[in-house]
Amino acid sequence: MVVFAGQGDARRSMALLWRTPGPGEARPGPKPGLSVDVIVDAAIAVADADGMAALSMRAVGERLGRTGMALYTYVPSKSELVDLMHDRVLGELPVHYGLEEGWRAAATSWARDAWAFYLRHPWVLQVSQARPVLGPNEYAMLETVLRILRGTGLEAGVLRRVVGTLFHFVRGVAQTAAESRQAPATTGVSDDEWWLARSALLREAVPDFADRFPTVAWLESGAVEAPVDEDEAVPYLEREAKKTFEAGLTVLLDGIEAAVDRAGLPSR
Amino acid sequence: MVVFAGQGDARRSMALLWRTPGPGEARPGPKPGLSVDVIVDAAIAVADADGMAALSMRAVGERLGRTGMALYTYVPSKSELVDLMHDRVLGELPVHYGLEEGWRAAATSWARDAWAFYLRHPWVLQVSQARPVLGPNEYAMLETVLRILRGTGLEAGVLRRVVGTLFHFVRGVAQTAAESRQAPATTGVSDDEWWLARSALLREAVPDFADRFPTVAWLESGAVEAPVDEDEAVPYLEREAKKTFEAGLTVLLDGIEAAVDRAGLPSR
DNA sequence: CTGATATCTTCAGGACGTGAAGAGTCGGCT
DNA sequence: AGCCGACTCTTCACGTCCTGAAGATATCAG
Repeated sequence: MVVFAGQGDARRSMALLWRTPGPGEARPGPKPGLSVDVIVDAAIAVADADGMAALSMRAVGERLGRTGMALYTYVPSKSELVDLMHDRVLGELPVHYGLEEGWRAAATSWARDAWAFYLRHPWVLQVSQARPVLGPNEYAMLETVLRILRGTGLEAGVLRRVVGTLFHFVRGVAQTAAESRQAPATTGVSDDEWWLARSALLREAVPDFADRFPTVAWLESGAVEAPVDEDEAVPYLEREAKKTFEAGLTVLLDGIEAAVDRAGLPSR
Repeated sequence: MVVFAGQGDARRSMALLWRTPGPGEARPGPKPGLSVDVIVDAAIAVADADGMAALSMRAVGERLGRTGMALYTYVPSKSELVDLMHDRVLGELPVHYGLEEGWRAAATSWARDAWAFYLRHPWVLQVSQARPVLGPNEYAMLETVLRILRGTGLEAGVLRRVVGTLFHFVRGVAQTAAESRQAPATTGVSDDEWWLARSALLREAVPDFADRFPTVAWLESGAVEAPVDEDEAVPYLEREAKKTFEAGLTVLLDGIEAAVDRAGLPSR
Protein backbone atom coordinates (compact mmCIF):
# COMPACT_ATOMS: atom_id res chain seq x y z
CA MET A 1 0.00 0.00 0.00
CA VAL A 2 1.59 3.19 -1.15
CA VAL A 3 -0.27 6.09 0.28
CA PHE A 4 -0.46 9.26 -1.69
CA ALA A 5 -0.51 12.67 -0.24
CA GLY A 6 -2.72 15.66 -0.08
CA GLN A 7 -5.60 15.01 -2.41
CA GLY A 8 -7.93 17.29 -0.59
CA ASP A 9 -8.02 21.00 -0.11
CA ALA A 10 -4.36 21.87 -0.31
CA ARG A 11 -4.67 25.06 1.67
CA ARG A 12 -6.33 23.30 4.57
CA SER A 13 -3.61 20.62 4.51
CA MET A 14 -0.90 23.23 4.72
CA ALA A 15 -2.65 24.94 7.60
CA LEU A 16 -2.95 21.65 9.46
CA LEU A 17 0.67 20.76 8.82
CA TRP A 18 2.15 24.07 9.82
CA ARG A 19 -0.37 24.70 12.57
CA THR A 20 -1.52 27.98 11.13
CA PRO A 21 -4.01 29.05 13.81
CA GLY A 22 -7.57 28.47 12.70
CA PRO A 23 -10.61 30.66 13.39
CA GLY A 24 -9.96 30.23 17.09
CA GLU A 25 -12.96 32.17 18.34
CA ALA A 26 -15.56 30.78 20.64
CA ARG A 27 -18.21 29.16 18.54
CA PRO A 28 -21.56 27.55 19.19
CA GLY A 29 -21.86 23.82 19.33
CA PRO A 30 -20.54 21.16 21.66
CA LYS A 31 -16.98 21.38 22.92
CA PRO A 32 -14.62 19.39 20.74
CA GLY A 33 -13.91 16.16 22.56
CA LEU A 34 -10.92 15.46 20.36
CA SER A 35 -8.25 17.39 18.54
CA VAL A 36 -6.09 16.89 15.52
CA ASP A 37 -3.16 16.19 17.80
CA VAL A 38 -4.72 13.38 19.78
CA ILE A 39 -6.06 11.86 16.58
CA VAL A 40 -2.66 11.93 14.94
CA ASP A 41 -1.07 10.44 18.03
CA ALA A 42 -3.62 7.67 18.17
CA ALA A 43 -3.12 6.96 14.49
CA ILE A 44 0.63 6.74 14.97
CA ALA A 45 0.11 4.36 17.86
CA VAL A 46 -2.06 2.15 15.68
CA ALA A 47 0.43 2.16 12.83
CA ASP A 48 3.36 1.48 15.14
CA ALA A 49 1.58 -1.40 16.78
CA ASP A 50 -0.09 -3.11 13.87
CA GLY A 51 1.31 -1.62 10.70
CA MET A 52 -0.09 0.53 7.97
CA ALA A 53 -2.46 -2.18 6.82
CA ALA A 54 -4.20 -2.03 10.19
CA LEU A 55 -4.55 1.73 10.08
CA SER A 56 -8.23 2.30 9.54
CA MET A 57 -10.41 5.20 10.51
CA ARG A 58 -12.40 2.83 12.68
CA ALA A 59 -9.30 1.57 14.45
CA VAL A 60 -8.15 5.09 15.24
CA GLY A 61 -11.62 6.15 16.30
CA GLU A 62 -12.06 3.17 18.57
CA ARG A 63 -8.75 3.85 20.24
CA LEU A 64 -10.25 7.21 21.19
CA GLY A 65 -13.61 5.83 22.18
CA ARG A 66 -15.37 7.14 19.08
CA THR A 67 -16.56 5.82 15.79
CA GLY A 68 -14.44 6.16 12.69
CA MET A 69 -16.67 8.86 11.29
CA ALA A 70 -16.04 11.12 14.25
CA LEU A 71 -12.56 11.79 12.94
CA TYR A 72 -13.88 13.46 9.83
CA THR A 73 -14.78 16.49 11.87
CA TYR A 74 -11.09 17.13 12.45
CA VAL A 75 -9.35 15.63 9.48
CA PRO A 76 -10.60 15.86 5.90
CA SER A 77 -9.72 12.29 4.94
CA LYS A 78 -7.51 9.37 5.70
CA SER A 79 -4.96 10.60 3.21
CA GLU A 80 -4.49 13.87 5.08
CA LEU A 81 -4.27 12.00 8.33
CA VAL A 82 -1.39 9.99 6.95
CA ASP A 83 0.34 13.19 5.91
CA LEU A 84 0.00 14.54 9.40
CA MET A 85 1.23 11.31 10.94
CA HIS A 86 4.21 11.31 8.65
CA ASP A 87 5.34 14.81 9.35
CA ARG A 88 4.65 14.56 13.03
CA VAL A 89 6.68 11.41 13.53
CA LEU A 90 9.60 12.82 11.58
CA GLY A 91 9.94 15.21 14.48
CA GLU A 92 11.56 12.39 16.42
CA LEU A 93 14.69 12.60 14.32
CA PRO A 94 17.58 14.51 15.86
CA VAL A 95 18.50 17.70 14.08
CA HIS A 96 21.82 18.63 15.63
CA TYR A 97 25.00 16.86 14.61
CA GLY A 98 28.37 18.27 15.47
CA LEU A 99 30.79 18.72 12.61
CA GLU A 100 33.93 18.76 14.74
CA GLU A 101 34.91 15.30 13.57
CA GLY A 102 34.11 16.05 9.97
CA TRP A 103 31.08 15.54 7.77
CA ARG A 104 31.67 11.82 7.41
CA ALA A 105 31.26 11.06 11.09
CA ALA A 106 28.18 13.25 11.28
CA ALA A 107 26.65 11.67 8.19
CA THR A 108 27.25 8.23 9.63
CA SER A 109 25.54 9.18 12.87
CA TRP A 110 22.60 10.63 11.04
CA ALA A 111 22.21 7.58 8.83
CA ARG A 112 22.22 5.29 11.85
CA ASP A 113 19.67 7.43 13.63
CA ALA A 114 17.48 7.42 10.56
CA TRP A 115 17.85 3.65 10.32
CA ALA A 116 16.71 3.20 13.90
CA PHE A 117 13.88 5.62 13.31
CA TYR A 118 12.58 3.72 10.31
CA LEU A 119 12.67 0.47 12.20
CA ARG A 120 10.78 2.11 15.04
CA HIS A 121 8.12 3.40 12.66
CA PRO A 122 8.22 1.07 9.69
CA TRP A 123 4.97 2.36 8.26
CA VAL A 124 6.72 5.62 7.39
CA LEU A 125 8.44 3.72 4.61
CA GLN A 126 5.08 3.13 3.01
CA VAL A 127 4.24 6.78 2.64
CA SER A 128 5.02 7.85 -0.87
CA GLN A 129 8.01 10.11 -1.30
CA ALA A 130 7.11 11.18 -4.79
CA ARG A 131 5.24 14.31 -3.85
CA PRO A 132 6.42 15.19 -0.39
CA VAL A 133 3.95 16.89 1.86
CA LEU A 134 6.32 19.74 2.64
CA GLY A 135 5.67 19.73 6.35
CA PRO A 136 7.91 21.37 8.95
CA ASN A 137 9.65 18.23 10.13
CA GLU A 138 10.30 17.02 6.64
CA TYR A 139 12.12 20.27 5.96
CA ALA A 140 13.91 20.00 9.27
CA MET A 141 15.25 16.62 8.29
CA LEU A 142 16.38 17.90 4.91
CA GLU A 143 17.98 20.91 6.55
CA THR A 144 19.87 18.65 8.94
CA VAL A 145 21.34 16.44 6.26
CA LEU A 146 22.14 19.35 4.01
CA ARG A 147 23.97 21.12 6.80
CA ILE A 148 26.06 18.02 7.41
CA LEU A 149 26.91 17.41 3.80
CA ARG A 150 27.50 21.01 2.97
CA GLY A 151 30.74 20.37 4.78
CA THR A 152 31.91 18.41 1.79
CA GLY A 153 32.15 21.63 -0.17
CA LEU A 154 30.34 20.05 -3.06
CA GLU A 155 28.46 22.31 -5.43
CA ALA A 156 24.73 22.72 -4.84
CA GLY A 157 23.52 20.71 -7.83
CA VAL A 158 25.70 17.75 -6.95
CA LEU A 159 24.89 18.04 -3.29
CA ARG A 160 21.19 17.75 -3.87
CA ARG A 161 21.61 14.46 -5.67
CA VAL A 162 24.04 13.10 -3.15
CA VAL A 163 21.55 13.82 -0.42
CA GLY A 164 18.82 12.19 -2.45
CA THR A 165 20.97 9.13 -2.92
CA LEU A 166 21.66 8.89 0.77
CA PHE A 167 17.96 9.16 1.60
CA HIS A 168 17.04 6.51 -0.91
CA PHE A 169 19.72 4.19 0.30
CA VAL A 170 18.72 4.40 3.93
CA ARG A 171 15.05 4.08 3.12
CA GLY A 172 15.62 1.20 0.73
CA VAL A 173 17.62 -0.97 3.08
CA ALA A 174 15.49 -0.05 6.06
CA GLN A 175 12.42 -1.06 4.12
CA THR A 176 13.72 -4.55 3.67
CA ALA A 177 14.73 -4.75 7.31
CA ALA A 178 11.33 -3.49 8.41
CA GLU A 179 9.53 -5.98 6.24
CA SER A 180 11.75 -8.70 7.64
CA ARG A 181 10.70 -7.71 11.09
CA GLN A 182 7.05 -7.60 10.13
CA ALA A 183 7.03 -10.92 8.33
CA PRO A 184 7.41 -13.28 11.28
CA ALA A 185 4.63 -11.51 13.14
CA THR A 186 2.15 -11.62 10.28
CA THR A 187 3.01 -15.04 8.96
CA GLY A 188 3.81 -16.80 12.20
CA VAL A 189 6.94 -18.31 10.72
CA SER A 190 10.37 -17.35 11.99
CA ASP A 191 13.09 -16.38 9.56
CA ASP A 192 15.05 -19.52 10.24
CA GLU A 193 12.09 -21.81 9.80
CA TRP A 194 11.11 -19.98 6.66
CA TRP A 195 14.55 -20.14 5.15
CA LEU A 196 14.99 -23.80 6.03
CA ALA A 197 11.66 -24.80 4.54
CA ARG A 198 12.15 -22.74 1.43
CA SER A 199 15.64 -23.91 0.64
CA ALA A 200 14.63 -27.52 1.14
CA LEU A 201 11.74 -27.09 -1.25
CA LEU A 202 14.03 -25.31 -3.66
CA ARG A 203 16.51 -28.16 -3.73
CA GLU A 204 13.64 -30.51 -4.31
CA ALA A 205 12.08 -28.51 -7.13
CA VAL A 206 15.35 -27.50 -8.81
CA PRO A 207 17.91 -30.26 -8.52
CA ASP A 208 20.20 -28.65 -11.09
CA PHE A 209 20.40 -25.36 -9.23
CA ALA A 210 24.18 -25.20 -9.08
CA ASP A 211 24.42 -25.68 -12.83
CA ARG A 212 21.89 -23.03 -13.66
CA PHE A 213 23.15 -20.44 -11.19
CA PRO A 214 26.81 -21.16 -10.60
CA THR A 215 27.75 -17.77 -9.19
CA VAL A 216 24.86 -17.81 -6.75
CA ALA A 217 25.87 -21.28 -5.66
CA TRP A 218 29.45 -20.10 -5.22
CA LEU A 219 28.32 -17.19 -3.11
CA GLU A 220 26.12 -19.31 -0.90
CA SER A 221 28.78 -21.92 -0.41
CA GLY A 222 31.11 -19.23 0.90
CA ALA A 223 28.43 -17.66 3.02
CA VAL A 224 29.21 -19.40 6.26
CA GLU A 225 30.51 -16.78 8.59
CA ALA A 226 31.84 -16.88 12.05
CA PRO A 227 28.78 -16.12 14.17
CA VAL A 228 30.78 -13.85 16.40
CA ASP A 229 29.08 -11.32 18.57
CA GLU A 230 25.67 -11.77 17.05
CA ASP A 231 22.55 -10.64 18.79
CA GLU A 232 20.41 -13.73 18.81
CA ALA A 233 17.33 -11.71 19.63
CA VAL A 234 17.48 -10.07 16.20
CA PRO A 235 16.20 -12.42 13.53
CA TYR A 236 18.40 -13.53 10.69
CA LEU A 237 17.05 -11.44 7.84
CA GLU A 238 17.07 -8.26 9.85
CA ARG A 239 20.66 -8.87 10.93
CA GLU A 240 21.61 -9.34 7.31
CA ALA A 241 19.89 -6.10 6.38
CA LYS A 242 21.79 -4.24 9.07
CA LYS A 243 25.07 -5.58 7.74
CA THR A 244 24.12 -4.53 4.24
CA PHE A 245 23.27 -1.12 5.63
CA GLU A 246 26.64 -0.67 7.31
CA ALA A 247 28.60 -1.96 4.35
CA GLY A 248 26.58 0.11 1.92
CA LEU A 249 26.97 3.22 4.00
CA THR A 250 30.73 2.82 3.92
CA VAL A 251 30.69 2.34 0.17
CA LEU A 252 28.44 5.34 -0.31
CA LEU A 253 30.52 7.65 1.85
CA ASP A 254 33.68 6.43 0.13
CA GLY A 255 32.03 7.40 -3.13
CA ILE A 256 31.19 10.83 -1.80
CA GLU A 257 34.79 11.29 -0.70
CA ALA A 258 35.89 10.36 -4.18
CA ALA A 259 33.60 13.04 -5.59
CA VAL A 260 35.04 15.55 -3.12
CA ASP A 261 38.60 14.63 -4.09
CA ARG A 262 37.74 14.90 -7.76
CA ALA A 263 36.38 18.37 -7.18
CA GLY A 264 39.85 19.23 -5.94
CA LEU A 265 38.82 19.91 -2.39
CA PRO A 266 40.26 18.56 0.80
CA SER A 267 38.20 15.77 2.30
CA ARG A 268 37.60 17.69 5.50
CA MET B 1 0.38 -1.82 0.15
CA VAL B 2 3.26 -4.12 0.75
CA VAL B 3 2.38 -7.54 -0.49
CA PHE B 4 3.79 -10.51 1.30
CA ALA B 5 4.75 -13.74 -0.31
CA GLY B 6 3.83 -17.34 -0.22
CA GLN B 7 1.45 -17.79 2.65
CA GLY B 8 -0.20 -20.81 1.15
CA ASP B 9 1.01 -24.31 0.46
CA ALA B 10 4.69 -23.70 -0.06
CA ARG B 11 5.23 -26.82 -2.14
CA ARG B 12 2.51 -25.89 -4.57
CA SER B 13 3.94 -22.37 -4.88
CA MET B 14 7.35 -23.75 -5.73
CA ALA B 15 5.85 -26.03 -8.33
CA LEU B 16 3.96 -23.15 -9.92
CA LEU B 17 7.02 -20.93 -9.90
CA TRP B 18 9.42 -23.43 -11.36
CA ARG B 19 6.87 -25.03 -13.64
CA THR B 20 7.30 -28.45 -12.25
CA PRO B 21 4.95 -30.40 -14.51
CA GLY B 22 1.69 -31.19 -12.81
CA PRO B 23 -0.49 -34.30 -13.25
CA GLY B 24 -0.75 -33.50 -16.95
CA GLU B 25 -2.97 -36.42 -17.89
CA ALA B 26 -6.33 -36.13 -19.58
CA ARG B 27 -8.86 -35.58 -16.86
CA PRO B 28 -12.64 -35.51 -16.71
CA GLY B 29 -14.50 -32.26 -16.47
CA PRO B 30 -14.78 -29.24 -18.72
CA LYS B 31 -11.66 -28.17 -20.57
CA PRO B 32 -9.83 -25.44 -18.72
CA GLY B 33 -10.72 -22.18 -20.40
CA LEU B 34 -7.82 -20.43 -18.73
CA SER B 35 -4.34 -21.28 -17.57
CA VAL B 36 -1.94 -19.99 -14.98
CA ASP B 37 0.00 -18.26 -17.73
CA VAL B 38 -2.86 -16.25 -19.18
CA ILE B 39 -3.99 -15.32 -15.70
CA VAL B 40 -0.55 -14.09 -14.74
CA ASP B 41 -0.29 -12.15 -17.99
CA ALA B 42 -3.65 -10.55 -17.43
CA ALA B 43 -2.73 -9.66 -13.88
CA ILE B 44 0.50 -8.06 -15.06
CA ALA B 45 -1.45 -6.09 -17.61
CA VAL B 46 -3.80 -4.83 -14.92
CA ALA B 47 -0.94 -3.87 -12.63
CA ASP B 48 0.99 -2.17 -15.42
CA ALA B 49 -2.03 -0.18 -16.47
CA ASP B 50 -3.59 0.80 -13.19
CA GLY B 51 -1.10 -0.02 -10.47
CA MET B 52 -1.01 -2.50 -7.66
CA ALA B 53 -3.93 -0.89 -5.88
CA ALA B 54 -6.14 -1.72 -8.87
CA LEU B 55 -5.04 -5.33 -8.91
CA SER B 56 -8.04 -7.24 -7.68
CA MET B 57 -9.13 -10.76 -8.40
CA ARG B 58 -12.28 -9.34 -9.90
CA ALA B 59 -10.34 -7.00 -12.19
CA VAL B 60 -8.14 -9.80 -13.48
CA GLY B 61 -11.11 -12.10 -13.95
CA GLU B 62 -13.06 -9.49 -15.85
CA ARG B 63 -10.14 -8.88 -18.17
CA LEU B 64 -10.45 -12.54 -19.06
CA GLY B 65 -14.21 -12.54 -19.31
CA ARG B 66 -14.67 -14.41 -16.03
CA THR B 67 -15.55 -13.63 -12.48
CA GLY B 68 -12.89 -13.15 -9.88
CA MET B 69 -13.64 -16.47 -8.28
CA ALA B 70 -12.84 -18.35 -11.47
CA LEU B 71 -9.16 -17.65 -10.88
CA TYR B 72 -9.11 -19.69 -7.71
CA THR B 73 -9.23 -22.84 -9.77
CA TYR B 74 -5.76 -22.07 -11.07
CA VAL B 75 -4.14 -19.99 -8.36
CA PRO B 76 -4.45 -20.64 -4.64
CA SER B 77 -4.77 -17.00 -3.61
CA LYS B 78 -4.00 -13.47 -4.57
CA SER B 79 -0.73 -13.62 -2.72
CA GLU B 80 0.52 -16.49 -4.85
CA LEU B 81 -0.64 -14.71 -7.96
CA VAL B 82 1.50 -11.75 -7.02
CA ASP B 83 4.47 -14.04 -6.53
CA LEU B 84 3.97 -15.48 -9.98
CA MET B 85 3.57 -12.04 -11.53
CA HIS B 86 6.73 -10.88 -9.86
CA ASP B 87 8.91 -13.70 -10.97
CA ARG B 88 7.44 -13.80 -14.45
CA VAL B 89 8.01 -10.14 -15.12
CA LEU B 90 11.59 -10.32 -13.86
CA GLY B 91 12.20 -12.47 -16.89
CA GLU B 92 12.23 -9.30 -18.96
CA LEU B 93 15.57 -8.27 -17.51
CA PRO B 94 18.61 -8.99 -19.67
CA VAL B 95 20.99 -11.54 -18.25
CA HIS B 96 24.03 -11.19 -20.47
CA TYR B 97 26.47 -8.35 -19.99
CA GLY B 98 29.89 -8.40 -21.55
CA LEU B 99 32.80 -7.82 -19.22
CA GLU B 100 35.25 -6.75 -21.94
CA GLU B 101 35.05 -3.14 -20.80
CA GLY B 102 35.31 -4.04 -17.17
CA TRP B 103 32.82 -4.61 -14.39
CA ARG B 104 32.02 -0.95 -13.97
CA ALA B 105 30.65 -0.52 -17.48
CA ALA B 106 28.63 -3.71 -17.17
CA ALA B 107 27.26 -2.72 -13.77
CA THR B 108 26.24 0.65 -15.15
CA SER B 109 24.41 -0.99 -18.04
CA TRP B 110 22.67 -3.39 -15.74
CA ALA B 111 21.59 -0.65 -13.36
CA ARG B 112 20.14 1.39 -16.22
CA ASP B 113 18.28 -1.62 -17.56
CA ALA B 114 16.90 -2.34 -14.13
CA TRP B 115 15.87 1.30 -13.81
CA ALA B 116 13.95 1.17 -17.05
CA PHE B 117 12.40 -2.11 -16.02
CA TYR B 118 11.13 -0.75 -12.72
CA LEU B 119 9.62 2.24 -14.46
CA ARG B 120 7.94 -0.08 -16.92
CA HIS B 121 6.49 -2.19 -14.11
CA PRO B 122 6.33 0.09 -11.11
CA TRP B 123 4.15 -2.29 -9.12
CA VAL B 124 7.13 -4.64 -8.80
CA LEU B 125 8.54 -2.16 -6.31
CA GLN B 126 5.60 -2.82 -4.03
CA VAL B 127 6.28 -6.52 -3.72
CA SER B 128 8.09 -7.10 -0.48
CA GLN B 129 11.72 -8.06 -0.75
CA ALA B 130 11.99 -9.29 2.77
CA ARG B 131 11.28 -12.91 2.04
CA PRO B 132 11.95 -13.38 -1.63
CA VAL B 133 9.93 -15.97 -3.45
CA LEU B 134 12.97 -17.74 -4.84
CA GLY B 135 11.67 -18.06 -8.36
CA PRO B 136 13.78 -18.79 -11.42
CA ASN B 137 13.94 -15.25 -12.73
CA GLU B 138 14.77 -13.82 -9.37
CA TYR B 139 17.77 -16.09 -9.21
CA ALA B 140 18.65 -15.27 -12.80
CA MET B 141 18.79 -11.59 -11.92
CA LEU B 142 20.95 -12.26 -8.88
CA GLU B 143 23.21 -14.49 -10.94
CA THR B 144 23.60 -11.76 -13.52
CA VAL B 145 24.63 -9.08 -11.07
CA LEU B 146 26.89 -11.41 -9.16
CA ARG B 147 28.67 -12.43 -12.34
CA ILE B 148 29.26 -8.79 -13.18
CA LEU B 149 30.52 -7.79 -9.77
CA ARG B 150 32.57 -10.89 -9.24
CA GLY B 151 34.93 -9.11 -11.62
CA THR B 152 35.82 -6.78 -8.79
CA GLY B 153 37.63 -9.61 -7.07
CA LEU B 154 35.96 -8.73 -3.80
CA GLU B 155 35.56 -11.44 -1.24
CA ALA B 156 32.22 -13.25 -1.10
CA GLY B 157 30.96 -11.74 2.14
CA VAL B 158 31.64 -8.20 1.00
CA LEU B 159 30.31 -8.91 -2.45
CA ARG B 160 26.97 -9.99 -1.14
CA ARG B 161 26.45 -6.74 0.70
CA VAL B 162 27.66 -4.66 -2.19
CA VAL B 163 25.14 -6.36 -4.43
CA GLY B 164 22.46 -5.80 -1.84
CA THR B 165 23.34 -2.14 -1.65
CA LEU B 166 23.16 -1.80 -5.41
CA PHE B 167 19.75 -3.47 -5.50
CA HIS B 168 18.41 -1.28 -2.75
CA PHE B 169 19.74 1.84 -4.36
CA VAL B 170 18.19 1.13 -7.75
CA ARG B 171 14.92 0.07 -6.20
CA GLY B 172 14.81 3.04 -3.87
CA VAL B 173 15.33 5.73 -6.46
CA ALA B 174 13.18 3.94 -9.00
CA GLN B 175 10.40 3.79 -6.45
CA THR B 176 10.32 7.54 -6.14
CA ALA B 177 10.45 7.96 -9.89
CA ALA B 178 7.67 5.44 -10.35
CA GLU B 179 5.49 7.11 -7.79
CA SER B 180 6.17 10.41 -9.49
CA ARG B 181 4.93 8.95 -12.73
CA GLN B 182 1.89 7.47 -11.06
CA ALA B 183 0.93 10.60 -9.20
CA PRO B 184 -0.19 12.78 -12.12
CA ALA B 185 -2.36 9.98 -13.43
CA THR B 186 -4.11 9.27 -10.14
CA THR B 187 -4.38 12.83 -8.92
CA GLY B 188 -4.93 14.58 -12.25
CA VAL B 189 -2.40 17.23 -11.37
CA SER B 190 0.82 17.59 -13.32
CA ASP B 191 4.14 17.86 -11.50
CA ASP B 192 4.57 21.47 -12.49
CA GLU B 193 1.10 22.47 -11.40
CA TRP B 194 1.52 20.56 -8.19
CA TRP B 195 4.87 22.10 -7.39
CA LEU B 196 3.70 25.58 -8.24
CA ALA B 197 0.61 25.33 -6.11
CA ARG B 198 2.45 23.76 -3.19
CA SER B 199 5.31 26.21 -3.10
CA ALA B 200 2.93 29.13 -3.31
CA LEU B 201 0.94 27.74 -0.39
CA LEU B 202 4.15 27.09 1.47
CA ARG B 203 5.31 30.67 1.11
CA GLU B 204 1.92 31.78 2.28
CA ALA B 205 1.82 29.48 5.32
CA VAL B 206 5.49 29.86 6.30
CA PRO B 207 6.70 33.38 5.60
CA ASP B 208 9.87 32.88 7.63
CA PHE B 209 10.95 29.81 5.68
CA ALA B 210 14.44 31.11 4.81
CA ASP B 211 15.16 31.82 8.47
CA ARG B 212 14.03 28.45 9.69
CA PHE B 213 15.70 26.39 6.96
CA PRO B 214 18.64 28.41 5.70
CA THR B 215 20.51 25.58 4.05
CA VAL B 216 17.41 24.41 2.21
CA ALA B 217 16.80 27.95 1.06
CA TRP B 218 20.40 28.19 -0.09
CA LEU B 219 20.07 24.98 -2.03
CA GLU B 220 16.86 26.00 -3.71
CA SER B 221 18.19 29.39 -4.62
CA GLY B 222 21.06 27.73 -6.43
CA ALA B 223 18.82 25.19 -8.04
CA VAL B 224 18.25 27.00 -11.29
CA GLU B 225 19.96 24.96 -13.93
CA ALA B 226 20.49 25.43 -17.60
CA PRO B 227 17.57 23.48 -19.08
CA VAL B 228 19.79 22.05 -21.76
CA ASP B 229 18.78 18.96 -23.61
CA GLU B 230 15.82 18.14 -21.43
CA ASP B 231 13.10 15.85 -22.53
CA GLU B 232 9.97 17.87 -22.02
CA ALA B 233 7.79 14.79 -22.26
CA VAL B 234 9.23 13.49 -19.01
CA PRO B 235 7.67 15.30 -16.07
CA TYR B 236 9.77 17.28 -13.68
CA LEU B 237 9.93 14.98 -10.69
CA GLU B 238 10.76 11.95 -12.75
CA ARG B 239 13.57 13.83 -14.49
CA GLU B 240 14.94 14.79 -11.11
CA ALA B 241 14.81 11.20 -9.96
CA LYS B 242 16.70 10.08 -13.04
CA LYS B 243 19.43 12.60 -12.32
CA THR B 244 19.65 11.42 -8.76
CA PHE B 245 19.90 7.90 -10.05
CA GLU B 246 22.78 8.69 -12.39
CA ALA B 247 24.65 10.73 -9.82
CA GLY B 248 24.08 8.16 -7.11
CA LEU B 249 25.20 5.34 -9.36
CA THR B 250 28.46 7.13 -9.99
CA VAL B 251 28.99 7.69 -6.30
CA LEU B 252 28.17 4.09 -5.50
CA LEU B 253 30.50 2.66 -8.11
CA ASP B 254 33.23 5.03 -6.99
CA GLY B 255 32.74 3.64 -3.52
CA ILE B 256 33.02 0.09 -4.80
CA GLU B 257 36.23 1.00 -6.59
CA ALA B 258 37.56 2.38 -3.34
CA ALA B 259 36.77 -0.92 -1.64
CA VAL B 260 38.53 -2.78 -4.43
CA ASP B 261 41.59 -0.55 -4.13
CA ARG B 262 41.64 -1.02 -0.40
CA ALA B 263 41.60 -4.77 -0.87
CA GLY B 264 44.83 -4.28 -2.80
CA LEU B 265 43.45 -5.39 -6.11
CA PRO B 266 43.64 -3.67 -9.47
CA SER B 267 40.44 -1.90 -10.39
CA ARG B 268 40.01 -3.98 -13.54
C1' DC C 1 -35.61 30.61 25.27
C1' DT C 2 -34.60 30.27 20.39
C1' DG C 3 -31.99 29.47 16.43
C1' DA C 4 -27.65 28.46 14.53
C1' DT C 5 -23.79 25.69 14.51
C1' DA C 6 -20.60 21.90 15.83
C1' DT C 7 -19.88 17.08 17.31
C1' DC C 8 -20.78 12.51 16.90
C1' DT C 9 -23.61 8.33 15.55
C1' DT C 10 -26.15 5.51 12.43
C1' DC C 11 -27.12 4.01 7.93
C1' DA C 12 -25.95 3.18 3.31
C1' DG C 13 -23.29 2.32 -0.99
C1' DG C 14 -19.68 0.51 -3.47
C1' DA C 15 -15.05 -1.43 -3.17
C1' DC C 16 -12.06 -5.61 -1.51
C1' DG C 17 -10.64 -11.18 -0.73
C1' DT C 18 -12.37 -15.55 -0.40
C1' DG C 19 -15.36 -19.61 1.67
C1' DA C 20 -19.50 -22.42 0.46
C1' DA C 21 -22.87 -24.05 -2.48
C1' DG C 22 -24.57 -25.06 -6.79
C1' DA C 23 -24.98 -25.28 -12.05
C1' DG C 24 -23.09 -26.98 -15.93
C1' DT C 25 -19.50 -29.91 -18.76
C1' DC C 26 -16.95 -33.71 -20.06
C1' DG C 27 -13.69 -38.19 -19.66
C1' DG C 28 -13.81 -42.91 -18.66
C1' DC C 29 -15.85 -47.01 -16.79
C1' DT C 30 -19.48 -50.24 -16.75
C1' DA D 1 -25.40 -46.06 -24.06
C1' DG D 2 -25.53 -44.35 -19.82
C1' DC D 3 -23.98 -42.69 -15.65
C1' DC D 4 -20.49 -41.35 -11.95
C1' DG D 5 -17.40 -38.29 -10.48
C1' DA D 6 -14.09 -34.82 -11.35
C1' DC D 7 -13.54 -30.34 -12.89
C1' DT D 8 -14.75 -25.23 -14.25
C1' DC D 9 -17.11 -21.38 -13.29
C1' DT D 10 -20.95 -18.52 -11.13
C1' DT D 11 -23.71 -16.78 -7.44
C1' DC D 12 -24.31 -15.65 -2.79
C1' DA D 13 -22.49 -14.43 1.51
C1' DC D 14 -19.58 -12.45 5.25
C1' DG D 15 -16.56 -9.26 7.15
C1' DT D 16 -13.48 -5.68 5.99
C1' DC D 17 -12.49 -0.88 4.09
C1' DC D 18 -13.58 4.61 3.09
C1' DT D 19 -16.78 8.09 3.21
C1' DG D 20 -21.37 10.76 1.87
C1' DA D 21 -25.85 11.92 3.98
C1' DA D 22 -29.05 12.28 7.54
C1' DG D 23 -30.22 12.77 12.17
C1' DA D 24 -29.60 13.20 17.34
C1' DT D 25 -27.50 15.90 20.74
C1' DA D 26 -24.94 19.59 22.88
C1' DT D 27 -23.55 24.34 23.28
C1' DC D 28 -23.16 29.33 22.43
C1' DA D 29 -24.98 34.10 20.69
C1' DG D 30 -28.59 36.95 20.97
